[in-house]
Amino acid sequence: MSEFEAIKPNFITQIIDKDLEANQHDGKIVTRFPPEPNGFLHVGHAKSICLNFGIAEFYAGAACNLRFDDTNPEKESQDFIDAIQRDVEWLGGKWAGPVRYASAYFDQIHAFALELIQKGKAYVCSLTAEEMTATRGTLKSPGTNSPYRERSVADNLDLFERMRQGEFAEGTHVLRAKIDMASPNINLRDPILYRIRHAHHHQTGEKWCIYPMYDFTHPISDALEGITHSLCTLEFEDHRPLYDWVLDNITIACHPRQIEFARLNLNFTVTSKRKLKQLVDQALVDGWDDPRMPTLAGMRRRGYTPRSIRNFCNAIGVTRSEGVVDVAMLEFAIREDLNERAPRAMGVLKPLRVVITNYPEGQVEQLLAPNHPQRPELGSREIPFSREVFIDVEDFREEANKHFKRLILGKEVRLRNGYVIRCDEVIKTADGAIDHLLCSYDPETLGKDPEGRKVKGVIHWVSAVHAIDAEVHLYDRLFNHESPDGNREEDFTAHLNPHSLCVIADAKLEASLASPQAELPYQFEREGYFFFDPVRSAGGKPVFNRTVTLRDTWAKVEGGQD
RNA sequence: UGGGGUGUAGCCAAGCGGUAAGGCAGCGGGUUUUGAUCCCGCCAUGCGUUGGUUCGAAUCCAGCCACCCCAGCCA
Repeated sequence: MSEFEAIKPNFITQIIDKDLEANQHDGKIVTRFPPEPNGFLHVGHAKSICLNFGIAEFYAGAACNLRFDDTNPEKESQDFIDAIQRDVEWLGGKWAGPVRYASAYFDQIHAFALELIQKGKAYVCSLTAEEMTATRGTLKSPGTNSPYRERSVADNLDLFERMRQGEFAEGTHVLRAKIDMASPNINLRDPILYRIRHAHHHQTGEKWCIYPMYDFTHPISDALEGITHSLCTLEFEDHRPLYDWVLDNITIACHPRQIEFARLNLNFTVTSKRKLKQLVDQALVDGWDDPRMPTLAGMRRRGYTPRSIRNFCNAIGVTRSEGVVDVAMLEFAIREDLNERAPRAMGVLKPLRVVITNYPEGQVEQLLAPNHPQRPELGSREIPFSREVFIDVEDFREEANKHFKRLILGKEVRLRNGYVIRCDEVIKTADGAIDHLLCSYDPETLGKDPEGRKVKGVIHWVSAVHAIDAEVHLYDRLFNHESPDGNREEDFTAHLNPHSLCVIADAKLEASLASPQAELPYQFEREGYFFFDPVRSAGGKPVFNRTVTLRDTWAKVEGGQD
């Protein structure tokens, strides 16, 4: 069964449709998702994954490769490779054949470098990094030729071989393409193809001490894999002439077409691997998979479903115009999915004890509660009702106007899936704080409305003796600024939301949640969607992460009145 | 007088010369034992701007404006 929903047509699928019509690739379409294993994948990558793997699933006979673009060993690691692979799989990406590595092509890439040298199209340059910057020119003025530009083929071959043998220190020599130092496109001013790095590589070990640059590696890797459409983000647009130059100047049959699309920007969010890494490294969050992080691992732990993320990606579309997507769209996607699939349960976050004075002491009744109001096929469960229950502090007021549809002193409210109760008395502590409530219930109201009066309020509750203790983590947006990294003058961490995590240590949940099914999202009625966190729950009380609140129009109304 | 891009509602986005889809958000109403869900309605005489071509322009042409990307031995 296909994991991906039919991809919404976009300018790239239009190009593919045309190519297919013109029989450009024998009816075969091959894309690839090429992450560098130097961090975790985030929502921005989800857009690319949905695009590339979505195309592979949508077109008959199409395929998508997963390839690690691992040409910078010092910043990469096997841990990241494992995490990325897990996340792609979780999102539903099914790659064709084995996992690929650009590093597996190092021999061939090296051979192509030799070919360029032999053709006089690449040379070893021995300028220092500073000199190279100085001779590159500026955005508005041309660069100047390197004094090493006219080295003989024999010298270049010799020098490049000695680079490979490890004879030189890092930074002393590089291999450069000989293109045009006066090109208005800076990427064409004799770009570096290979640099020396005496570093251990997570895949190739000590085999190499020269590593190819992205601009040289990528087109070759694509071509070797028979990629037809190489999709990347807009910032690589200026690199396309170089991508084409490489393939036009080496002996290789395949020439994939690079197409650029706009990357995802989300408000109140940071989607830059570098910045996410900073949050992790400075311990401003609890690792790459902190539920507040926009990483796929964090979102998974928070309770986001793969399907909701895919729906979100489909909703935002794929274009060349860069905008900022409202995070409300992401929240809509997860609510939409969870509303449909999450079993309902009751959990009281801020418990207030209620004694039902006319209910017999010691008596327990099992009330039947449907697991989903719109889906009877999900069944029902028994929830115990007894003389003492907990309701939420927020659901009681000594006095309130008619807009407050909850429990008020002297008034009635329905306990969800149970009886109607009336608050008769408020018992307070010596310092005036509410300690508990004395209420009475109407035994005639189970499953039916009371006679002669209307009770419009419904609140959730749990039986005091049967409730289980749990820890609940309420998450709010990580940043309290719409565009946390929008100002170059200030550090984005200045906009971190100090209340992004609120730990509730003493929540009371209905007994059925004592052994929650891992991976199963729940809706705590009237509160939101919650996801059991096995990592944090280990050994102690169960911990539930709030994925997202329910849509709350009351909060808006009430907030507006203050 | 560097090069490359992008401008359709608060946000995302269809539109491909024939008279502005859809979604999110918002607003109004209905159903409801979740202030949820669901349902109904409203929300661009207007497509960055100014001209031009045309019977007809968001779509074609020209100028202008705004914003984004590029000077890593990162990807």
